[in-house]
Amino acid sequence: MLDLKLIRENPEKVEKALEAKLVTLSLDHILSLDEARRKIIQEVEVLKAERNKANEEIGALKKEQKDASKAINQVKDISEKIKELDQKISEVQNSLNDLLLQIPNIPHESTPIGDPSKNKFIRDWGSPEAKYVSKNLKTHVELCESLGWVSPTIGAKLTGSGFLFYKGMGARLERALINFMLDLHTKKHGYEEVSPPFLVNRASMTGTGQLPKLEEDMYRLRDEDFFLIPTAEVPVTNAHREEILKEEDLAKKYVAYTPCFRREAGSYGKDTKGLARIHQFDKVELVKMVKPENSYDELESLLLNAEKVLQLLELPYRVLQLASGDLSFAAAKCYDIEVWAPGSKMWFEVSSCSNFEDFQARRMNLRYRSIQSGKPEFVHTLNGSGVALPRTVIAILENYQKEDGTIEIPKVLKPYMQ
RNA sequence: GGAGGGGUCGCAUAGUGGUCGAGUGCGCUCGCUUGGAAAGCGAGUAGGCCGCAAGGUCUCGAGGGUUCGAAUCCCUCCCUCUCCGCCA
Repeated sequence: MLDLKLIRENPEKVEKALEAKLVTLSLDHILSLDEARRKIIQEVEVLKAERNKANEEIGALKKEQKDASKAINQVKDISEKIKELDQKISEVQNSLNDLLLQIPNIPHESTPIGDPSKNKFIRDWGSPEAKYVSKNLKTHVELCESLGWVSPTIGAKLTGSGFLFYKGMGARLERALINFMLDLHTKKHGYEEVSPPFLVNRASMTGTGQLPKLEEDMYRLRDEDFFLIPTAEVPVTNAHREEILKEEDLAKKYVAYTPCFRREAGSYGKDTKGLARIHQFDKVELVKMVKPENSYDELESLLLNAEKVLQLLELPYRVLQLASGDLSFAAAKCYDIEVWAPGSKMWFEVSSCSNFEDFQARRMNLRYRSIQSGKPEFVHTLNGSGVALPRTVIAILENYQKEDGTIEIPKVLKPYMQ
């Protein structure tokens, strides 16, 4: 959620920033609602002050056992009017909130302006050559089939298309990757491991920004207003919703493994084969809550933490900074990490590392008490995959395939596969 | 799922229609005291909104209602505890 004060004071600036995010909307309605709200508040508060004073007098009269009926009658009218105005305020406030919740975050100044073609190359790592074969490289789809590690057919039978059934070494590899990543981030990078619910309520989904705009992308339960998490970002960031953290407890750094559930509505026909785009996948997620002045440094270190996973797996990757038009709803700045798959000859996004600044914190009223000012301030929240599993598996299969069609297990995973 | 008890200022509690945004204890902060500390004494110790400010206003789980007036009465929901049932 954007700061209403910012919108009030710099509407043109905000509109322009949103334009960069390829969102066109007018702030006029918001501004007029805001103005109306403040006007009514001022009006009603005068009346409330009057009423409070009158009530005090009535209380005093009653105590002295005197007749207060005259004063009571007088104050009745005021109360009536207050009720009316209060109702109006809550109507205006609700519309205002609804609108504010639908405005995306504004991009950081370093963000390239434009559509995804303007995404900026930051760096790459590793060699694009497969490690053990130089020709006739197979795609992960072919490899999955010949190896029998993953069965989309069984997944489809059990649930529907886009759900996978991992078998044998495939299932083993999944578990090994999860444990490897959790160990790396907890032991080497200083994150605290957490294990959240995979179902969350509407408030949580609103807090991180999935709702109200992206409801059709989420799986929702029929009998309760719960949603399957699309990412661990939702439960982990919301863990401190409505709290005032101590400054000395920042930065909070959490790592969580969860499955992620995405309807991928609107993406039919894209990457329908294999592991690239599925409705349920495993992911290890990094989440940080930090002081505003540190948040961009924390984003860089978060990115490095995620990159480290691919380096240790010896998988070639590149880092892009997303252009304004490619930024997600809540992000102010975002790096994507894409891993190279030499069989498919494609880059696959395995991590998005974002700084949301105070956008999510505002929505979930997540603050910290500043030692200097003694006042509560909004924290900055960040997250990034560290990393998403299925596409990492794609890269492992394609980079580590051997002539005989088997897969060499990356060194760093071997202890986890025994 | 059934029956009952609760949700008050960091924690523990008091408060059953008017001076209660709210007492007390603990904790914490500052000061006095001390060689230093403990004890003791004194002061302070939520957040939101409106306002240039002075100040005003709102919040006792959430939302609604009754009333001139609600922490206190009524309704709905959420959470929690105990017992019963079911169960990994």
